[in-house]
Amino acid sequence: EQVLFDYLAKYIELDADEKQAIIDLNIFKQYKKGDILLSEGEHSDEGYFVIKGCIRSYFIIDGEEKTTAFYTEAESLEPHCKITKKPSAYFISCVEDSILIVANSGMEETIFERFPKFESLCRILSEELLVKNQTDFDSFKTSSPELRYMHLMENRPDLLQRVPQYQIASYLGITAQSLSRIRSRILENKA
Amino acid sequence: EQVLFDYLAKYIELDADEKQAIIDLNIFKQYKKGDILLSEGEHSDEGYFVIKGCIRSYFIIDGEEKTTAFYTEAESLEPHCKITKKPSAYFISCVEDSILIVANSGMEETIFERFPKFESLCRILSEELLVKNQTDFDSFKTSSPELRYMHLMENRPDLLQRVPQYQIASYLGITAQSLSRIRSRILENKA
DNA sequence: TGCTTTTCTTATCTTAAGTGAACGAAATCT
DNA sequence: AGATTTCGTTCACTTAAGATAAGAAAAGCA
Repeated sequence: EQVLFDYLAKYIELDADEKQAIIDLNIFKQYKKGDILLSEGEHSDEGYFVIKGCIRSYFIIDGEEKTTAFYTEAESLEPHCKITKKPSAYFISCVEDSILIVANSGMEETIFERFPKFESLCRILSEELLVKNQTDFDSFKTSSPELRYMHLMENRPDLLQRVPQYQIASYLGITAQSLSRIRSRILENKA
Repeated sequence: EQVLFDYLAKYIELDADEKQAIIDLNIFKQYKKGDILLSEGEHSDEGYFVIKGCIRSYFIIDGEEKTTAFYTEAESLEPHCKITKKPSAYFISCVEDSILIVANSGMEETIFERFPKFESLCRILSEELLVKNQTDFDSFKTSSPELRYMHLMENRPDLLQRVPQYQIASYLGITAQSLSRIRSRILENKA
């Protein structure tokens, strides 16, 4: 799909040869809402890039789902177990029907060897992701649950439409009941 | 210093030539406790690697310091403004007298060009840092303040000795008073 | 369409965090 | 050493989040 190349075009220029190499390698896969891509305890060396749809990572702690991240169009998820080679501590599943690119480490190395500039690209992407993640973490730490929710309304309003609220709640580090109260509090204050 | 090469040795092998190139480039700098390395609003393209000591990043929000991260021996800090080229949103200062390596983007590029494997190293380091940061974030989100403090006692007990408690408190996303209560609660329950 | 499951809200009660203030202890300065 | 600033604890009070339970609303399924 074009989504991938549009995304990459922001960082590097690809010639037809390089594009073809990616197309030859990558597998576009379709999943249904609720499909589980990775379970706790599993090993995997697959990474995901979302072409269309939404996936999330979550823990199950004391029998409760704790959602920690959402990934939507043109975002990528490298499971920790792919980097650390240890069993996964969490689950990954589809929030919606989704089309993903699924790539494993072997494919990456092939690409890195043939086109070294991909490694450079990956370093830059990785650094940017790190900055984004740290910024999000900083903001989380320095905000109350209510502010975190308002921040989410401003920055990722689409998520509030696409994702069940109990998943948003744990993403904000609170219970579903608390989020419901926060929402009604905000509505009151508007009126 | 040896700290740097010991650290790098975990990832790649360096020959004498490469080590010399680093020594020629890098500047070991000494700072005093309380010295400010970067202020909010400033531009900077310097990154820091801690040889000895401890530095922290913090925001000032409504006149209050909010510490978001600590960096001790063999940890490195790439300020966001170095990546994004925007003015810094936060401060960086020394918690203790410290010896740091201070490197700017120009030095990195020189090294990357001469020794491509450094770029590969940086990609790997960056990915590992990303995993670590995400893991910490996940743990933060899914824990109560009290659990977060106990987690810190287990994982970075040195910080509790080296760093004032009011800085630890905001690092845990709570007030100094709350942390004080948590500490006395834990002491009670032990007895 | 009617039934079932999932999701969201509301209510009550308990617990803990935020706020503002005061005080003592510790560290720093000269 | 004495003065001063910084840091940690405690207290009283307010506010909001967690827990548990129950019910309404919405979504999915037969």
